[in-house]
Amino acid sequence: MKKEVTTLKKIAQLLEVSTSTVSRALNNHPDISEETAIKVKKLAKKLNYMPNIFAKGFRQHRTNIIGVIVPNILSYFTSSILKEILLQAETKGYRVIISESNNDIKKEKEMLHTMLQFGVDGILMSLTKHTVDVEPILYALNQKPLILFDKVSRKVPCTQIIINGEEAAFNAVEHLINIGKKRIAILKEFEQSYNSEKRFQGYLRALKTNNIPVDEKLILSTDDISLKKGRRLTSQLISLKDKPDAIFSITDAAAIGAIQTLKKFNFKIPDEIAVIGFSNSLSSTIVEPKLTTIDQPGNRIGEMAVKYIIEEIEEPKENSTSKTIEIKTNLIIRDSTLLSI
Amino acid sequence: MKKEVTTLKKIAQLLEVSTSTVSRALNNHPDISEETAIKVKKLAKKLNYMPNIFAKGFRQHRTNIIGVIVPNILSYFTSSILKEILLQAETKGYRVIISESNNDIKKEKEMLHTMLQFGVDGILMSLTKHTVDVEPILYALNQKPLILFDKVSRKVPCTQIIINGEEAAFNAVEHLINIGKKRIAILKEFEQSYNSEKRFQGYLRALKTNNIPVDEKLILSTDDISLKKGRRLTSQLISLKDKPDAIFSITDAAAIGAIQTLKKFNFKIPDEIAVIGFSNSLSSTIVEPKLTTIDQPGNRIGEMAVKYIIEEIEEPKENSTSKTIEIKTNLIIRDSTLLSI
DNA sequence: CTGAAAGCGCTTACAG
DNA sequence: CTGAAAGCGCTTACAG
Repeated sequence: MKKEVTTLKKIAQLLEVSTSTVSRALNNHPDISEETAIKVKKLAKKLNYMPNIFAKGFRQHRTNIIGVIVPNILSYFTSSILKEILLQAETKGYRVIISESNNDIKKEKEMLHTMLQFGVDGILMSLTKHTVDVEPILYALNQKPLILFDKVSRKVPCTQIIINGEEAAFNAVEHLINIGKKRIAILKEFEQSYNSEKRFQGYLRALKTNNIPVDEKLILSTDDISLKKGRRLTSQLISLKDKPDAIFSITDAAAIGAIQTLKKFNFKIPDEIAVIGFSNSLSSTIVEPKLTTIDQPGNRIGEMAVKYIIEEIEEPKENSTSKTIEIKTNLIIRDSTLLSI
Repeated sequence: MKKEVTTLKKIAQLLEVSTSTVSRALNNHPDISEETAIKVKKLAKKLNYMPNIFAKGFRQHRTNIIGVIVPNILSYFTSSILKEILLQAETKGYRVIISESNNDIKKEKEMLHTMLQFGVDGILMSLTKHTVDVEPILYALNQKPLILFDKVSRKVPCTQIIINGEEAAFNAVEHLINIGKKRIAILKEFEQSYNSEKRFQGYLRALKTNNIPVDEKLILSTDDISLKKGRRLTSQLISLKDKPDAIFSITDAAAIGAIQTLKKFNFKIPDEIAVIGFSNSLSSTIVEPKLTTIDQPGNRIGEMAVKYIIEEIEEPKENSTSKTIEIKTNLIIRDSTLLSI
């Protein structure tokens, strides 16, 4: 079945030169005479020569593989980041190995280990929402370039690519205030989720800036901010004596759940209760009313992640300069906050 | 930065045995005395030994990497297949390299080439919708085990994992007939898309079986069956003198577009016009009315793809036994075909 | 400008 | 049961 494979040695024999010469010719080494170089390249092409990447990687201690670990590949936002990672890595001559931790910290740790064992040149990683022990990550960082994106942790001293979550939330909540809303609820995550916390900070700052008192009863947390939880938390909110007049959810999914529940109980959206989500998912334009939300450019995140990891791979610095790159988001105003008047 | 790495040689020196012995001990070779084996393993563990996979792969002509090429990673269905591929491959000790062809046949060909060059052990592949020239695929198949899934081609003599598209479409259309529909339109793809064609066959068979005449005006094709096209084609349909009383779309996206247009022009769904989609996407439960659709179990496809590719990798057969595995789908009936009476 | 030789870390046929 | 040695395909410091 397998076809005879062309090696440097074979080319060398046919041309009656040494393998060193062939190797150098193919790698554009300056010492080689143009004549030889052309001759070698021609034959290599004719024989459909493909370097054995494993021999090469093994020899050079480089694999040209970037490892990526994400919590959940099914998320549209994650897919859009991965799409760009694949594209950028490919154009720069890197291959990408993807692993999914499924929000399981044990799996996350194992994957980190196999990535290292596998000899990837660098690692891009988005943490599970339960990751608190960063020891395994520090260990990996000690061996290879490593960058965190989207779901990050301050406890890891490495380059981090994130969105401007605090500011985005601030803008979203201020938008609600601008359309006259005063009792703004927030649906957020329960755990020490970095992203959730950032967005919550933005929420608090927007209220403060506009002299709106914080009402604890309007701050709801859950450990899994899904569509179903959005429904459930919204049921809680509308059974309050003092109902909210707006809901800011830190995910689109929960925001859509909120809309479903509000409609079920015949609340007018946005006149009685406005809703804002986060991430501009596909479904945000399909739900009715269309959801106002924050667009997070996954492609920019992917692009930056690849750019910086390759930089760190190709120019390793002694004193790790760990920067934080903030990607700008965009508030997209749709019917769920567009007053009909 | 990089930590000192443990090699076989180092373990051998510390234990004053040969590297051969260490290698054999670690690989559970039967010849090694239990005493030695234990001693070696203990030290290896203590030193956190990780075999250099590249040396190993290089030596054994095996990489334990499966290459996957998909047209578009952003599709939820594709992601769900990938999710399972990652999971299954990992549990069986394989790593996965993913590439995205972006429905570009030139890129698809390049990717196939780099996968081979990279030395993957096997390739899983879902074709672009423009792939007609299968030469590059035949070439790859000649070198490595290769399996097609979801978007396949009969022209490639290899194992193929598909859903029962013809039957699924047949059931969907028959369901429409059962609720009393007689003028059933189909939105399908223009090009020689294998999946589209299968579903169209199912549509035709259902009509025929139920003695419903085929009306060419109800058969609409497009080269990109998206939400927008769903809207546009539906506008066409409702401007017919003889309007349809049901629409079967071969994608959920176009079905949702259809619903949006029907609602805009105040058609009652499903009473006046019923709608069925295909693939049970996330949005199919968010659109109103909720969309009747066909659930394609992406996980089953992923599972089978990994199972068979590993089989072919580990037990290469001379005469390639190319089977076709059909995964059963499921019609999910929701409001878009549930008559209110 | 070119070649001979060493070596990357591992496995394995051969010998004992 | 263990070891010495060869070799996987490539690159590169060294020599000329």
